[in-house]
Amino acid sequence: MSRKKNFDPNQVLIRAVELFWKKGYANTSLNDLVEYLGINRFSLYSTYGDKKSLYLLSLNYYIDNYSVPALESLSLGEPSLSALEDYFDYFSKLQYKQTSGCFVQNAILELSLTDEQVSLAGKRLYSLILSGFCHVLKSAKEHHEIASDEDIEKISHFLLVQIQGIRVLGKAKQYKAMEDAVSIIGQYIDSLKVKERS
Amino acid sequence: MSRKKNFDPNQVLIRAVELFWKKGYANTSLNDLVEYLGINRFSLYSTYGDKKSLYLLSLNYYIDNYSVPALESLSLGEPSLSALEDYFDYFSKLQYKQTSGCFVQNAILELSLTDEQVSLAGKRLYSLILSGFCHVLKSAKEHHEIASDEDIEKISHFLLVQIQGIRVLGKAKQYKAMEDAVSIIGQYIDSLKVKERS
DNA sequence: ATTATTCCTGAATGATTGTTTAGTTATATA
DNA sequence: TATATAACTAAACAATCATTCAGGAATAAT
Repeated sequence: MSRKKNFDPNQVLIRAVELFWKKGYANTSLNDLVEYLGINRFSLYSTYGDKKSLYLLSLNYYIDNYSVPALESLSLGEPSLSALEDYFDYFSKLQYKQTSGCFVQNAILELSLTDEQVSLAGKRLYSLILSGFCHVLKSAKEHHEIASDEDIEKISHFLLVQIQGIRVLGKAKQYKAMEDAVSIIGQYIDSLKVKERS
Repeated sequence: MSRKKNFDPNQVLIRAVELFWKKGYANTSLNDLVEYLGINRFSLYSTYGDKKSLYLLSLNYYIDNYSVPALESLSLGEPSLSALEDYFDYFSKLQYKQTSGCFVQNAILELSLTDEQVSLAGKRLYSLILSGFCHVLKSAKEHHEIASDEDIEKISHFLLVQIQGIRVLGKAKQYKAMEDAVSIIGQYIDSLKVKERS
């Protein structure tokens, strides 16, 4: 019936994620986008809407395709506490490669005061992360790896702060501080384990 | 010899801090600045240089006049561990009022990848914070409040991550998560104390 | 009072911003 | 093959961007 697009909207959206992630919203111009995405301005508007729409699409794509997969090992099956330690080790190593930090964190700091949609995306990611943490801790409690009176929600909140702090220091290239922190977080997680009777 | 300025450059700089802190660099236009500072465009340029110069002046003014005073109780005299707990309590409460988060953290996430001066300002603040933490821990060690084999630098790095994480969640209005984290940080600090013999 | 210096005002600069329009090209169906 | 539909291209839009200019006003020293 009609002409086909000469580009894959999904592939181009990934490029938009990369650019907004690296440069932020205000500092990414439409010229930047047109150049980096490799499509025409009009195609951009007709496919994704205006700049803010494309940004929000990118942000949510990031959550679904970058953040969520990293949480999988926490969310599936009946993980033990070591899954948590692995997750933090994974994250601290990730900071060396992902020099742009966390897209969602960048977005919250830049726009959450003025854009409700950004604020909502942030809340969505935090819920997903907390679910992952809670799932591990619940599983650990059921297997008597941690004490039955531990406050799972509270610990998860604490761990969420760790993730956010690590990503900030990663972006600031404070790698030593970051790794020292991860080491102590590991100690903390260990300290949750019930002592075996000898 | 010449005409006097009819504004106080220091007072106006404080206004610039407020605006850049709240809106970020890219999203603050010169029109915004002229309006909010209450001085003419030309006066702005002749007094502070261009937009980026004013931003950097604002950022460093913030460090010296907002961050440093908050660290005083950690840096003076021979503080005990309770000074650390007070500091974190103070910070968690601050998030309800300072809805713009930490100006330096905002700056790092927005500009550290492209602006060396911003990166340096970040490093300067982190050094100041770490000095404060180390000073408290060293004092606590000398008073045998904590064990002599505790790694003071490592603990300070861990605490720096806490501050960064708290400020992110504060800006995201995740107050419950933030306060739960502060509670566990308090437990952690307590756990450093050497047990009294009974 | 005169002069030299600096500041203030308001307009204008050219460049860049996000967005849209008009005209052309390609494709799927009839 | 003809037609309807939608995507393509390139140019243009008004608005806003950061920065600067020219001319008048105020101040301190002579």
